[in-house]
Amino acid sequence: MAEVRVRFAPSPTGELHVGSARTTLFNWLFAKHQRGTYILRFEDTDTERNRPELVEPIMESYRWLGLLWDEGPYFQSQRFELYRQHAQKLLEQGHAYKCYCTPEELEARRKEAMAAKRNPRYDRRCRDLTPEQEQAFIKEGRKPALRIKAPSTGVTVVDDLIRGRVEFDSTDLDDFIIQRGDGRPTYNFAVVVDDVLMKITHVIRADEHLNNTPKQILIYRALNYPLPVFAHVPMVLAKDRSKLSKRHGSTAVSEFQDRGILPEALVNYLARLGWSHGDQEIFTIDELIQHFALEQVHPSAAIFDEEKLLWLNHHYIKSGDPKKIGEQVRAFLVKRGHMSESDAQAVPSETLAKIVDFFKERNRTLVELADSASYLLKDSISYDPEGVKKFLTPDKFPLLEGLAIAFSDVPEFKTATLDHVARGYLETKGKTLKDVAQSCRVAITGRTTGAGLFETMEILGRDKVITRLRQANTLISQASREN
RNA sequence: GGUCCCAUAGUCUAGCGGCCUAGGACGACGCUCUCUCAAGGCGUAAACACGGGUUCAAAUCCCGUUGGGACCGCCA
Repeated sequence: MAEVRVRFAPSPTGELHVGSARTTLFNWLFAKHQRGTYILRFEDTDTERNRPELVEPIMESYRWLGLLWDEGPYFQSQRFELYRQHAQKLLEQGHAYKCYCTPEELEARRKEAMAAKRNPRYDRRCRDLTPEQEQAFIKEGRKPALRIKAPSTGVTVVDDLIRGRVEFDSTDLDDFIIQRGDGRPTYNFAVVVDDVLMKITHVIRADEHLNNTPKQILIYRALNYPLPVFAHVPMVLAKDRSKLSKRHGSTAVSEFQDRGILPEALVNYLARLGWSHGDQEIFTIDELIQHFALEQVHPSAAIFDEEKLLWLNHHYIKSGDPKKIGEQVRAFLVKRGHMSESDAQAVPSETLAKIVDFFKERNRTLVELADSASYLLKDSISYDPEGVKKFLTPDKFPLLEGLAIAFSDVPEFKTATLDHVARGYLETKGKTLKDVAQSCRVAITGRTTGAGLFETMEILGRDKVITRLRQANTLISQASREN
């Protein structure tokens, strides 16, 4: 069997949309599963999009996700000569013809047709021009575009791996343009020429292209090339079932990266969106490669569910290597404004790993982890005003002070010891841990939520704990003076 | 207006004619554990869009209706 070759062909927009990322993932998994080749190609025939700053972020997101390409990236903007040659061939063989209508004229006719609720199709008026008519147009200085001759009878069948057999009535096909007046190819033409030249065996792309497929098949036929296998994957929609766009929140892969999502979580989530393997939810990359099959892709559109993504992210934070995750937290310490670049670099990896291990049960993203880490690492902390108001009340003053004293001479500052000493002290006052735990927590962390109190103390260390317990007392007296 | 695609709980899905009084997961809710918040454990609610066929038998096959979506550019 011939080698499987697939490609993904994004338009350079400056960012990688999660929908594109998923389609790419399906291509990539299919290629890996088949031990084939995955090719990256940028569709930038539109010169507006032919800019490096629009391309690089996309490749960066691919690298982050681990979706590396085996070949490319190719740029259509560098292949215009190839398309011109093929268009010329079609012209010579009578599969295409010159059209002298101007874009303005066409636009006017299209609008008119739409207004009259007629089909906005090209009327083929240039298909059989006499030499005299053509000469007249040339004299006017019109630059001809090239149109393909579409058949007026029969059906075009798309055999789709996900949709099954889809029929299109050929009478609906337009004599669409394959080469613009300035010699640049149009999308549908460049795609086919490239797919042919790059020996693409399976075209796996978004659903929105299904309607383009009969047009492309027309070009394959005119060029006399065999068809690839087509597979149109369903779209990813927003909560309101419309196309997932900016107004729905995060859409770019880089935004998820910035929000502290792990690449393995996003990959796992995207893979499971529209595809399934029995009841399995968690997949390693190797498992995805092993089990992925286009036949198992669910044909209906799927809604992007952030909650489930977060759940998966949490899973990978809990089950991952704390040291590796800790290293990723380091960058967020700076991004979140908790510390300077150099201070963040100075934190030992062991400390970060310990912190990750400590908070992984309750933090779902790297951002949350970084925020948690900040109050353990920094000397000064900020206090949650609600927590202060509720728990740092004057009646707690003697207890916190008493604990500070009790803690100052424990032999070793360890969880079990602290627990024992604290409970012992509270008993002498006729109190329980419950009476003071939350006040203590606000005093030493500034927050009302967090990990185990004594574990937190152990990590903070004697100095910070005692200092903060006493600082809390000044907070209390300030508050009572204000009242 | 035309063409095409899609249709199981709020969401992702299993199901490919009998195993379905429809399974799993996220989310929601409740209980439990507990120094808080989580995590964990246990449990509850929640779906085959509708109408016709085909068949001994339909979530599963066919047709229609409704609803959603995509495309109809000298954009990609």
